[in-house]
Amino acid sequence: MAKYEQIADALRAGIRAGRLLPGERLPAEDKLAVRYRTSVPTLQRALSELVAEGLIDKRHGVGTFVRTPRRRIERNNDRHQWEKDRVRRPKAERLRTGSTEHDTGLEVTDLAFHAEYRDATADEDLASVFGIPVGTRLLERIYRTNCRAEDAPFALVHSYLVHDVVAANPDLLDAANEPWPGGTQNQLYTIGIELDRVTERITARPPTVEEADRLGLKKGVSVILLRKICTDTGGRVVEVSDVTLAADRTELVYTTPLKRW
Amino acid sequence: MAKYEQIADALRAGIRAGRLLPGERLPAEDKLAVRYRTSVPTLQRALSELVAEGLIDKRHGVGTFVRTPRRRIERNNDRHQWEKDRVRRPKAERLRTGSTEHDTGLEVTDLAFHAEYRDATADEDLASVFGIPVGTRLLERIYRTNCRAEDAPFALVHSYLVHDVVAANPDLLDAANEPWPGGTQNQLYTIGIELDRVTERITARPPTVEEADRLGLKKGVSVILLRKICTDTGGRVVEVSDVTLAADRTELVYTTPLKRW
DNA sequence: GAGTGGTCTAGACCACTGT
DNA sequence: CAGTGGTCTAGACCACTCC
Repeated sequence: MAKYEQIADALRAGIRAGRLLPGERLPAEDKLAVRYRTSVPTLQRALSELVAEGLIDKRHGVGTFVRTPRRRIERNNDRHQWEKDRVRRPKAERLRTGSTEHDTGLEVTDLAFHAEYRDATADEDLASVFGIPVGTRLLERIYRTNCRAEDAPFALVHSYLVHDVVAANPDLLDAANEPWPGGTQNQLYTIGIELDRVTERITARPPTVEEADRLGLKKGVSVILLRKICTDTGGRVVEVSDVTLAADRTELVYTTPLKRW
Repeated sequence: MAKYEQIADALRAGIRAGRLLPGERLPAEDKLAVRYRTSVPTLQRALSELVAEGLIDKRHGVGTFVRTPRRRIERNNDRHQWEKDRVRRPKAERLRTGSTEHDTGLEVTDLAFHAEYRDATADEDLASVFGIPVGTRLLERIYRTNCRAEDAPFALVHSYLVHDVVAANPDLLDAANEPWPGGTQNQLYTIGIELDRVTERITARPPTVEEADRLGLKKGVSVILLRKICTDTGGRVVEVSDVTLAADRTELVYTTPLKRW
């Protein structure tokens, strides 16, 4: 086995066994290099393995630390029914909370919100999900949700609607109306659409550089990709959202009820 | 910006723009080092960034290649109802398929299966999920599911049952009875347990070395961690499963039906 | 054996952080 | 300013794959 792997193993074992505690600082690289009788670049290679695994963080000019696990925010699938129930409530009530607060238990005032609307056209992928021709005009909405206490958003959302469908209510075409009290389901309600079901497709991978940047991800953190597909009571796909989530801050929860015997 | 980052950016841009196609081989490292007027270690550093992002694969003695995306297997949450419906079917029918086939569209004969039973005790985590005292005796069952055509399993499963509950049917304590026709829900049925709902908690992270090893993961592939919690009609948690999935081969699909207005 | 990536060195110099 | 990590070099030698 390579020397850098042996060193990585030794340090990893120390972390797992609790000999190195979360938040604890490791000795400086040159000290570790001496201890393990190797050169600094080789020792750095060992550390970079642990960084990629998400076990340690390096802070330039400061030191290397055992990573502290982050608190995860739950995103529960009962949010969809909750959102639907809320759609026909009085506006004052809808104003009070959004579904992010429902999920996170945070207050409205803890959250910052940003929305941007764009004209787009359906590529092959979106066209097949919506069941529309490639090139169909879409409304693309880009959201970010921030926790005010934190620097980085915990979700990046690209939501797509068929432009000609939502144009029935011009208010829906204007980003200035965001955040819309009651969310997307309420927006759809204003044009007579009722949702029948929400399908979510989930996968994960390492972040791209852009994602790492925008979500403020350290090395060794994955992203969860969630595609949410909303189907109305007529069986038509009315909204598709691509959500990028920081995996170290998110836990998705799905409850599947079963019919009784 | 660091030189290795510039080189990584240039190569990444080439891959994204399709100038470098999936499966295509990159020039040798020494050639690339010359092209980018840098040393081999620096060029390697650039490549290692792309490896960590899952964009390229290095094959020792062969070359460096643009990674080809893998086909993902869907794991749909209707599997739970499907499994429940099957529980009370005749054994001959239950024998024919398992839920993995239901998900993947593969035949029984394409799948290899391994199960191992162990005695275990509830740690704090499991105890709180089951709602039992720490130290309670559990039956731990370890499964792997392989596609015969492939070398590596696509799922590692650790399933936990309360020992004294399942001991009512001694057949359930013996790994030799695996694979059990009709799966866990049928096993529970033999001791009078009917499931009411299945809750799944999902997150993701880079694999540990052991996980990468057992799932045959290349660098730059994440794992999805899924904890499945089965609750019976009495509101008691009867099974907890921790599933580790290769994120490049898996897509989880959840459909949440909504009540009509 | 030719060509590829894998590992390692010893040292230089830079950039950042906190005192 | 001292101490930390970040980058880069030029080259050596090893290990693997394929012809």
